[in-house]
Amino acid sequence: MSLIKRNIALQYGASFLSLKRDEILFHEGDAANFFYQVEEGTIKMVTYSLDGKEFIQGLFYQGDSFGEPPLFCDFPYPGSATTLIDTRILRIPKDRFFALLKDHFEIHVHLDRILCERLKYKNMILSEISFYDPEHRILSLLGYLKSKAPVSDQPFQVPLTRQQLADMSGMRVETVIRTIKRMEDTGKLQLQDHKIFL
Amino acid sequence: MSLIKRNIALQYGASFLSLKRDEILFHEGDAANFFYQVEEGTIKMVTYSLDGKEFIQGLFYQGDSFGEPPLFCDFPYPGSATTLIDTRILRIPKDRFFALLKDHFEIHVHLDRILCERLKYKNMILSEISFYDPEHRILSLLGYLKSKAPVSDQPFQVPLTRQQLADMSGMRVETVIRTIKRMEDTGKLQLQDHKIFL
DNA sequence: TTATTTTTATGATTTGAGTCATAAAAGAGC
DNA sequence: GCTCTTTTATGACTCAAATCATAAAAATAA
Repeated sequence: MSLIKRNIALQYGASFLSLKRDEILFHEGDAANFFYQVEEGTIKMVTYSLDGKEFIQGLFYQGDSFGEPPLFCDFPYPGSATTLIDTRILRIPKDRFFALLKDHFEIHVHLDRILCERLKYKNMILSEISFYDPEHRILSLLGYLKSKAPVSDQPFQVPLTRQQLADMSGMRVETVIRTIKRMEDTGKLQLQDHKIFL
Repeated sequence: MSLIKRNIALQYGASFLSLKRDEILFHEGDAANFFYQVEEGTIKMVTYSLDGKEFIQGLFYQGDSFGEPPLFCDFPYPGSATTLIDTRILRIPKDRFFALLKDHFEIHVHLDRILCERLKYKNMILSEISFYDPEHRILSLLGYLKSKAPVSDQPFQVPLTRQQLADMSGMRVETVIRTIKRMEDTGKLQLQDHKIFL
């Protein structure tokens, strides 16, 4: 369920944006003027290294909000947001968003919960990257992705490419490919025409 | 300045804890029942790997709050908190803390700012670990530490051991020691009887 | 003070992920 | 359908940080 419901959002000046696949919503360094929430589609938040490598700081799906930190703090966007598929965004101007928080304590607390979940995810990735080998890292990342997906008795199909898994866990794509192959051999996951299931 | 001032904290049932050096405040896996703020001293939040290696998720000094995520979310402490020196802690019971937030919108927003700053720090460390070499990583970490310290025209003395720098940036202590030596040679920092200045 | 622990230091060696090259398979666009 | 691009795949090689060993220096405790 989303942080801010449609009817409440509209009371506070929400508007909608439709973006095509691979469109950029904002760049690293831009000033933040809106609260954003995914109506439909997928948003990728990334930072780039000096030589152009990509690190995926987060993926945001239907109902997820994103890009809040620069609304609260005195810094510009620390990463760029682009769409992975055609995406519809709900946005609320910054000052109206704060009015909304002031009027709705339960939404404000829900936002805190979202920020704290995100912190927990970061801590998990950081621990993984600094402690463990590629297999452990990938297992933890896939486990996290599965835990976020709706519960199902069907095997969970990982909706990410190996490049994206690499960019989320600080490894190279070749390492991810090789490790996933080995994990299939040892039964830690299943492959069906190159798609990953667990 | 601290998130919650003493007189307001006392209105909401705050109490104080005095801990000696190297005492444990809570363990990974414990349930969270209090909001915590450092009155005086230093708290180290760490996670451990299966084979006992330590990752420092954060250091908290006078006025800093810490350990909030499990108050908002449905999970236990993801790390352990110990004192680095003799430390006095202010704590507020969970339910009273939420009452305080409800009554004080400006404190609630300030807390969001703290959480967002922490997210930004995590994103920085993640980018550094996955993109850059030891020298770049150490420079970024030291720059961050300096930026948090009170402004001064004196050179900033890094208040951490090389082991701690290693545990915050995902490297081994030998790598940090060697890299810092090389950085002194190239003038990127100064050493005075093994203490780091910049 | 002395003893013990922690921190800093340095060399030798290992290792496993990164890099580079190349190609097959799958997917997207026309 | 066919073409072009992206994704997956694999082998050969490199190299920088981890590991291991050992010791000096500094900090802390007794």
